[in-house]
Amino acid sequence: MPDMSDPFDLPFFDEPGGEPAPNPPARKAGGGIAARAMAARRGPQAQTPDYVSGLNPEQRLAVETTEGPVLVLAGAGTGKTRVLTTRIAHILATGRAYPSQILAVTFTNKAAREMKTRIGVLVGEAVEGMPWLGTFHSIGVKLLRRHAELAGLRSNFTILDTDDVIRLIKQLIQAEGLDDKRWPARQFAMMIDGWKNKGYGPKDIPEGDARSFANGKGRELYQAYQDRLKTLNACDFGDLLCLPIRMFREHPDVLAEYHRKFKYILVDEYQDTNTAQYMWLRLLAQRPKAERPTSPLRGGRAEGAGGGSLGTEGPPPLTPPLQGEGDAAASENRVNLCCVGDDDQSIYGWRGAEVDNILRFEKDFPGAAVIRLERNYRSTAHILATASHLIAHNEGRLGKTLFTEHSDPDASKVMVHAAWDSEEEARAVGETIEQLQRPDREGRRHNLNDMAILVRASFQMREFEDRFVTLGLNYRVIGGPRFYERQEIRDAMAYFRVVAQPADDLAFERIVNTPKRGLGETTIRQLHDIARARGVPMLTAAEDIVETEELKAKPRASLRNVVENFRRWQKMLDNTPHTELAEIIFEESGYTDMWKNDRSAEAPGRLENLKELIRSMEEYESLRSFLEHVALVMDTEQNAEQDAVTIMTLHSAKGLEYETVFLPGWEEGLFPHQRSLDEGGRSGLEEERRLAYVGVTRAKKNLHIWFVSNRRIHGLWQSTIPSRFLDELPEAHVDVAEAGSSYGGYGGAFAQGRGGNRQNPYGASRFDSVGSGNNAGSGSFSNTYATPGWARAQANKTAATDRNWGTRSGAGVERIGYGETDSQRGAGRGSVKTRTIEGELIAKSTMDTPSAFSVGDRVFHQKFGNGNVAAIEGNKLTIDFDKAGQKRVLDGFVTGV
DNA sequence: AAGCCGTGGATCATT
DNA sequence: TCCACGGCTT
Repeated sequence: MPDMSDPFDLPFFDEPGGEPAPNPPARKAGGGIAARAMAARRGPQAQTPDYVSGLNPEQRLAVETTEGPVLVLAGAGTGKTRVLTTRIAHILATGRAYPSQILAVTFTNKAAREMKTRIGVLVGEAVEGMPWLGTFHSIGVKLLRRHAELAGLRSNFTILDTDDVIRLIKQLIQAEGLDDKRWPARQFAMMIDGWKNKGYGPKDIPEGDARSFANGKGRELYQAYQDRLKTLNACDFGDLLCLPIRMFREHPDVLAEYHRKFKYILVDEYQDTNTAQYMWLRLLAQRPKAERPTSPLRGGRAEGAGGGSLGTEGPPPLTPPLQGEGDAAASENRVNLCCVGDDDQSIYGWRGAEVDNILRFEKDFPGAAVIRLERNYRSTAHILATASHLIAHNEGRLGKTLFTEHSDPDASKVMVHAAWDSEEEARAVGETIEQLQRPDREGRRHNLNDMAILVRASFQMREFEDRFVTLGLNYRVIGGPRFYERQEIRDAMAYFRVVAQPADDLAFERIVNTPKRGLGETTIRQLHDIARARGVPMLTAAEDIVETEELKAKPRASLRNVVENFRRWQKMLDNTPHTELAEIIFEESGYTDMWKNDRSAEAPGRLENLKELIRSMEEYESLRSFLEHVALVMDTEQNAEQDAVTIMTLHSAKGLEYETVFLPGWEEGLFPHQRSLDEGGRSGLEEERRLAYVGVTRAKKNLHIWFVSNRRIHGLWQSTIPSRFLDELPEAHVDVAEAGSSYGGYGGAFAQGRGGNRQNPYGASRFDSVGSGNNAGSGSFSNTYATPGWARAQANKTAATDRNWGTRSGAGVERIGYGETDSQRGAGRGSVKTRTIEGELIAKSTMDTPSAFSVGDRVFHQKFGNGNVAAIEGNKLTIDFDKAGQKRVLDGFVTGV
C-alpha cells in the first residue's frame, strides 16, 4: 500500500494520542474491528470465538499464546499463514491492542498482501487499520520517512533500484581512476548488499573484503558510495534495513517510542531473516528490562567485527542500556514477539539468510514458548514420508515430523523416473501431463493449473518450453524478467522520477538522451561536473548552462527543450491527474514516438507495456505514491487466467502447492548443485537438501521425480549420475517407474519387502536389484535395456562401482545411511537386472565420478580422433590427441580403442 | 547509430 | 554451447 502521501498512521484505528490501549477502542460504531472486540469482551470465556474454532490444538495454542516470546515451527502445509492471521485477529478481537500497535513483518509483498486479505476476511473489515503490516523494507521506508533527518536524509528521499546502484558505482569506480572492467560495478554492488545484509557500514567490513576489491580500496569505495547516496538524498534496499537500525541505536528515545507503540510483533518466515533484519527485530522487540546477557547486538558475536555497527561516520556506540521507561509494569516489558518459520525450508542462505537465527531463538528469547505445527493438511502420507525421510539426513535441525490424519489407500507412491537425456525427460513429462489431462474413468480431468514443474536452475526450463510449444501445451513460466525491470518501464519511471524528484540525478541521466536528442557523453559530462562543483542537481545545472555559451548551438537548444519540458511537467504535477500527466510526458518527450518508429520485434510489446504501466497507475492516488509503490514492489500480479502448467524454479515455489508436481534434474552436480557444494560444503549440501524438501512438499497428491544420465551443461554433454537425494528417499513410499514404452529410457525398481532397515537409523532407502522376489512390475523390465545409452551407462557404472568398492570404501569414506549388506550388493552388482539406480551408490560414497579410464589408455573421440589419456580428474580426462593436441574432455565422450 | 566481433560467464534471485 | 555486453568499426 502506498502511504507516502500519508506518512502517518491512519488516525482511524490508531491508538488515541499514542497512549497505551488498556481498553479496546470504543469508537466506530457498527461492524468492524472495534465492534468485534467489544463482542469478544462481553463474554470472555463464555464461548469459543468462531475464528479459532476451525483450528487444531497446536494452531490454537499458537494463536492464543499471545504474551511473551513464541516460536512457531510450522512445517510445510501445516497452516502457517492461517495461524499468523488468526493470531492477529485474536489480538484485535480481544482488545489486546489496536491495529496500529501490531507490527507484522513479511519478506515479500505477496505474503504481506495475502495476510492483509486474510485478516480482512477474519475481522470482516478492510485492513487499512493495520498500518504496520508489510515487508521489512516497506516498514523500513515508513520509519525513515518519518525520521529521515535522524538518518541523514530528507523525507522525500529516493529509493534506488539495482540498476541505479550499478550505474552509480560504475561512476565512482571510474572517478577513482580504476579500470571498470577489472572491477565490475555489478560485483561491488553485490558485495555492498552482502555487507548491508550483515549490518556492516564501511567501517565495519572485514579487512579481507575491503582488500579484495578495487586494488584494496574496497572500504573507501563503499564509503564514497554512501557519501554519494547522501548527497543524492537517496538510499538503496540495504539501507532500508540498516538506516533504521542505526537510527534506533543513536536515538534511544525514538526507539523507546516504538517500544511503547508496538505491543505485538509478528514475523513470518523467520528462517529467512538475515543478520540486519535480526538486529532490527531485536532492537524493536527488546524491552528495557529484558535480560539479554549475550545479545549479539552488543557485539557479542564472534564474527561480528566491530559489533556489527552501521555508522558511516565513526563506529556507533554499542547499544546503550535502555533506560527511562523504568517504571513500566512488568507485563509491559514482555517481549510479545511471535516468529513463525520452518528451519527445514531455509533456502536463502546464499542471500544472507541466517538459519541460525531460528535455531537460536530459545537462547535469544529466554522462556520462549516453542510450538510445533506438524499436522499437515496438504500432502498424502507417501509424500510426507518421503519429505520427512529426506530431510532427516540433515543435521542441526530443530526437528519436526510431519504427519497427516487422512490416509488415502489409493494414494499413489512417489514416482522416480529415469531418462536418457534431458530432451527425453521433457518429452516424457509432457506425455505424462497429457495423460493426466485426459478424463479418467470417472470423467474427471486434471487441470493444467494443478500441475507444476519445479527445476533447480532456470536453464532447465528451456527444454520443457520447447517441448510444450511443440505439443501445444499451455504453460506459464514464473520468475522471468519482471515487469518493472524492463527497459521501457524503467525509462518511463525515470521520467516520472525527475518530475516528482527534480534532484534525482540518476533518473535524469538515464533519460536525458532517451530518445536520442544529440546529448552525448561530452554534454553529460559537462553537466555532471557543473552539478558537482556547485552542489546542485543536474537538472538545475542544465537550466543554468543553457543560458551560457558553453555548449554548442545544437545540444544547447536540445537541452533547453528538455529543461523546459521538465519544468512544465513539474508545474502540472499537482493539478493534473497523474495518469494523464504520464501520457503527456510520454507524448511530449517523444518517448512513445521512439518506440513507434522502432521496427524491431519487441517495439509493439514495449508500447503495450507502457499502456499497461499507465493502467496500473490508476490504482494510486498520486504520482508520488505510485513511485513509492514501484520502488518497493518489483513484481506484478501474474494473470492466472488460462489453464496452464507452471514452470518455475524450486526457490520461487516456496509457499505454493500443486496436485501434481514434477521435479526433474535430480542429478549430482545439478541437484545438489555443484556450486553449492563447492562454496557451501556441508551446509551447502544441507541447503540443497532443504530445497529438495521444499520441492517434495509442494505436492499434494502426485509427485514425479526425474533424473537423466546425460545433460547438456554449458553446451557440453555431460554424463551424470543420479542425485544422492534419490537414495535418501524411503523405499516404502517410492516406486521406480518402469521404462516408458515410447521413450526407451531405462527403468529400475526398488527391492521391496526386504524388511531390513535395521542397520540404518533412517530406514534403508536402497535402490537395489529387482531379482529378489519383489512384486514391482515383475519381469517387465528385462526388455528395455537395448539402447546404446543403457549399455554405456552400465559399462561406466560397473567400472566405477568396482573401483569404488575396491578402494574408496576400504579407505573409510563415509557412506551415509547405508545398511551394510554385502550379499545384496554382491547380488546386484554386475547383473543386468541391477538398475541404473545402483549408480546411486557411487554418488553416495564419493564426491566425484571416477572415470572408467586410466592414464595411458588409448582412446577415441568423435571430434578429435585418437589419443592417449594423460591425466584423470574425476570424470574429466586430459588427453593428448594425435592431431588435435591436448584437450580436456569428459570421459563420456571417448571410447577405449 | 547500427552492426560486428571478441570476451566472459553461466545457481537460486526479494526488496 | 549460447548469450549478453562492451568496444570497435562503418
